[in-house]
Amino acid sequence: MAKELAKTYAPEEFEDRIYAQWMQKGCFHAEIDRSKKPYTIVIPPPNITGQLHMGHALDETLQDILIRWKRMSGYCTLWLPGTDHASIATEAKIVAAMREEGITKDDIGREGFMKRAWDWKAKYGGRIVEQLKKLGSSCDWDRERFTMDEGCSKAVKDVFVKYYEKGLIYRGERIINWCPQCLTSLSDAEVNYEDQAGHFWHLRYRFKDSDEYLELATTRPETLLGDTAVAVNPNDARYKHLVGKMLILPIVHREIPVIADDYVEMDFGTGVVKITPAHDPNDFEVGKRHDLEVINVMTDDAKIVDDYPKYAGMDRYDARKAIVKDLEAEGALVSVEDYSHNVGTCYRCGTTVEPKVSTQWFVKMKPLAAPAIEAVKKGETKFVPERFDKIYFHWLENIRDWCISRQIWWGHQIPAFYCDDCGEMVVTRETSAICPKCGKPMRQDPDTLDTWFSSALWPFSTLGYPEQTEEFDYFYPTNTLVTGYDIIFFWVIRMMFSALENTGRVPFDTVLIHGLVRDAQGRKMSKSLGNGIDPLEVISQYGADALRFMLATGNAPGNDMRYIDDKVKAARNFANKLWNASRFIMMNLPDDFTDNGLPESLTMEDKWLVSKCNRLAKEVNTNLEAFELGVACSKLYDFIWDVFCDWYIELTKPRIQTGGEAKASAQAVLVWAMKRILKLLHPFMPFITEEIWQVLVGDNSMIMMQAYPVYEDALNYAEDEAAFEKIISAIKAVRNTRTELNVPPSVKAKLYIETAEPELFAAGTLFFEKLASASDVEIGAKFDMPDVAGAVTDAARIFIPMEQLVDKEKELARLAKEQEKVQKDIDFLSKKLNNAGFLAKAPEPLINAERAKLAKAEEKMSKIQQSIRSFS
RNA sequence: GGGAGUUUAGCUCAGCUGGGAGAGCAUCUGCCUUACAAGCAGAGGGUCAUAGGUUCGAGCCCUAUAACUCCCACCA
Repeated sequence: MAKELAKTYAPEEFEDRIYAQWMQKGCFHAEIDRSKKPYTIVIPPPNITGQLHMGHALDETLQDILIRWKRMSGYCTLWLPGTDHASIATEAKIVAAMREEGITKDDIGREGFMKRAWDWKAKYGGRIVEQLKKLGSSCDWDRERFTMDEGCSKAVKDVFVKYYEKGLIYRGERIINWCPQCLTSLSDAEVNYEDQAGHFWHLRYRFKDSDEYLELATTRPETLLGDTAVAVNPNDARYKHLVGKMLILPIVHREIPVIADDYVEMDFGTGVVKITPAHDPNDFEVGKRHDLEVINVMTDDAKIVDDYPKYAGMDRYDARKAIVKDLEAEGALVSVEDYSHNVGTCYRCGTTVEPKVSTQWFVKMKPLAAPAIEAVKKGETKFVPERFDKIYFHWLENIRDWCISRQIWWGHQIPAFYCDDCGEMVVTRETSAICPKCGKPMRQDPDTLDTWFSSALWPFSTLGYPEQTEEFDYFYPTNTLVTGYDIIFFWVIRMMFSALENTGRVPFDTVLIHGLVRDAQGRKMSKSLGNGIDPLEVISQYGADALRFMLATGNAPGNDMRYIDDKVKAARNFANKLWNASRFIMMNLPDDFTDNGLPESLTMEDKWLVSKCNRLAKEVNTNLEAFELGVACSKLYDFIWDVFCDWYIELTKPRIQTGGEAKASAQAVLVWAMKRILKLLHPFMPFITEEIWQVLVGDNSMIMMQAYPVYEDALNYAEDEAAFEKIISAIKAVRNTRTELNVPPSVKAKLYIETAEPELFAAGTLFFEKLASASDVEIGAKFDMPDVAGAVTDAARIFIPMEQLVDKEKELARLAKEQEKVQKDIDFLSKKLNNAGFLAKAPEPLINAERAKLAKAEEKMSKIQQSIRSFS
C-alpha cells in the first residue's frame, strides 16, 4: 500500500487525534501484572485553582519521558494523576467570587459554603487536567484522584487519629504566623521573608520613680500597646542596676518592669528591647520565661482592639502613624532612622503576616524527622542532583513543630470533637461523637488541616492506604518523584516522614529535582510582571512535541532554565526534519514493500549506520537511567539530524536511483533505522513519532506500546564503521578544499585517490560522485601529479585537477596551514608519548589510542609533505 | 549570620566517574543538489571568572579570591 504523510509538518493536525486514540485504546491504563516489574510515578497534584504554566509543562514533560520510556522497556507502568484542593488558595478565590456577588461566608454558613466550593471544584478542577493532556501526558486517567476525595479523606483521618494516639499531634496555645488577609494561621514554610524598607523608631520610656528614661528602638511602635516589659542583657554593665525597676509605658501609662534576658544582644541598638509577648515570637518566649502577661492588641484582621479606644478599629499601619505622632507629642520619640528589615509575608497573598497567640494543632516534628533523615543518609531515597540532600538535611535538622490547623472551611475538617458542657475532647475517625463523660453530643473542631497534610500522604493515600489494597501492595513504594526545588520543604520532606511513619517505607526511591523556567531575561515568570509564557499558546504555535523537546534539552537537573522562543523553534525544526526524512523514506517505498527487518547482506555504509544506531540506543538508555534526560535529547538530536539525515539518507540516494536490489536493500535499512529512531525518540516527542509510525508501519500497531530499543551485540560492526569513516573524512576533505578554493558544487571534477586501501575507496566511488562533486573517480597506489591541488586525510591523498585550482601560491598556503595543524597534533601526541610518567601511569588502552592517533597524524603529515613537494 | 548554585564561543546553555573544548541561535562564504530554505555544504570565533595546589594529565578534584543568583536564619 502507498504510504504518505502530509506535505508539511503541522502538529495541530494530528496531536489531538493521536491523544484521543491513545485514550480510546486505553494505552495509559495500568493493570497489575505480576509478571512485570512495576514502575510508578505519582504526579505532583496541581491546584484545582491553577492554570497550566511553564513549571507544570516542564514537570509533566520529564515525568512523561520517564513513564513512556519505562513502559516501552517492559515495566508495568503507572503514572497516577490527580489534583490538590489547595485549601487557602481555593478558599480565597471562592470568597473573592462571592464578594463580587456581595455575599460573605457567614451569610451562607459552612454547609452552604462547602456546596459552593464543591461546585467550584466541579467547574474549574477539570480545567488543568485537560491542559495536561495537551502536553501528551500518559497518565492513567482511570485512576485520577483528588486530595479531598473519599479515599484521601479516609487516609487523612486515619493518619491524624494515629498521630494523636501516638502523641505526635497535640493541641496548644502558641504564637503562630497569622495572615490577616486569609484570616488563618500558616505554617513556617508558608511564610516568605522579604527585605522591606522601614524605620527604626527610637523611643524613651520613663522610670516610675524618677525623671530618668530608658532608650530603646523598635520597628513596630504600634505593638507598644501590648508591651509588658522591657528587657536588657543580664551581663550588660550599663543596665544591670536597673533590672527590676518599673517603667511607665508611654501612651498607655501602664507600669512595666525591666527584666534581664539572654535574648537581648548588648551591642545591637541601645541594648534595650521592648517586650510584646502577644505580637512577636521572640518576645513570646521571653514572656514565657518571665511569666509576663500576654496582651493582645489586634483583631484577626490586624486592627487595634476596642481596649484602646483612641486607636480602636484602626488598621495596624494607620495605628502606627497615629501612635508615632502621639509619642512625639508626649516627648517619648527620640529619633527616627531609616531601616531595612526582614518581614514575613503570606506565601499565598503576600500580606505581611502577624504573629498571633492562639490555640492550634501541631505535629510534633522531632520524632518524625529522625527517620526521614536516616532514610536519605542510608540511600533509600536519593536526590538527583545529589546536592539537594543538604537542603533536606538542614531543614529537617532544624525543624520546628508543624502548625496544621487552618481557620478556613475548604479542607479536611479536623477530626476532634469537644463537649461544650464538660470540656472533654475526643479525637476519632467517626463523623460524630458523644461525650464519654456526660453523654452529650460533641461539637467538631471547626478548623481544617493544612493542605500539605493531605498532599503529604499522596504517594500512598492514592494507592488505597490505609487499606492494604492490591494496588498498594504492587505499586508502592513509588519509584521516581519529579518536582521543582521550590517545593522540597512543602511537600517532599512531608511525604518522606509521613510515608516512613505510616507505611514503614520511603515513598519513592528517587527525587528528580528540576529548576524554574524563567523568562528570556532570566526573571521569574510571575503574574505581577506579566512575563509568563502560556504553554498552551506555545503548543498551538509549535506543537507539544517541540515544547517538550525544548524543555528537556540543554538543561541539567536542578538548574533553572530560560524560556527562549528560538529554542522552541529549533525543536520544531527538528521535528520538521524528522517529518521530512520519513516522507523521503515513504515516497521511495514501493507499494508492495514488506518489512522483513534488516537485509542479510549489508553494505559498509549500512553497517556504519547500524552500528552507530545500536550504540545510540545504549547511550540513550544509560543516560535515562542516570536521569540525564537533556543529554539523551541532544544525542538523539545529533544522531537523527547529522548521522541519519545528513549522511545516511544522502548515502542511500545513489542506490535508490540505481534501483533493483540495491534500492530494495537501502529501503529496508532505512525503514529499519527509522523505526528504531522513532522508538528511541518516542518518550521525548510522542505525537510525531506515533503519527509517523502509524503511517509507516500501517498495521494498526502503536509506537507507544513497542519495545524500547537496547544495545545488541549482533548489531555491532565496529570495524566496518571505522573503515567507512575513512570515506567520510575523504568526502569532507574534498568538500573543504573545494569550498576554500571557491568552487561551486555545480562544477564537477575528476578525483584521483591515492591510497593504500584501493578496495575500500573503490566501494565509495558513488559517494564521491554524489557527495563530493566528483565527475569521475580513479583510484591508485601512486599518482604523479605535480601542481595539482588536493585534499589529504590520513588514509588518502586526493587530487582534484581542474583549471580553477591551479593557483599555486594559494594552494601552497593552504597546504602550509594544514601542515601546521597536523604538526601541532604530532607535537602534542609525541610529547605525551615520550612522557615517562604518562607511559607508566596512564591506562593501557589510552596509551594505545594515543599511539594510533599519532600514527594517523604522521601518515597525514607525510602525505601533506608529498603534496607540498610536488608543487615546488 | 549560615548554606547552596552559577561564572565555558557574540547570545542561551550542554559537557556523564579527570584523558586533546561541544550544540543551538547569531555572524561570514557558497548552494533553490527532485525529503526538508523550518533546508544543504563550508568557515571564523573560547588563557573554560582569577590565583595557587594535587596529578603523567585539570573545564572537571583541593584551597583561597571576585562577581552574580537563590535558599535558610527570631537581632528588636
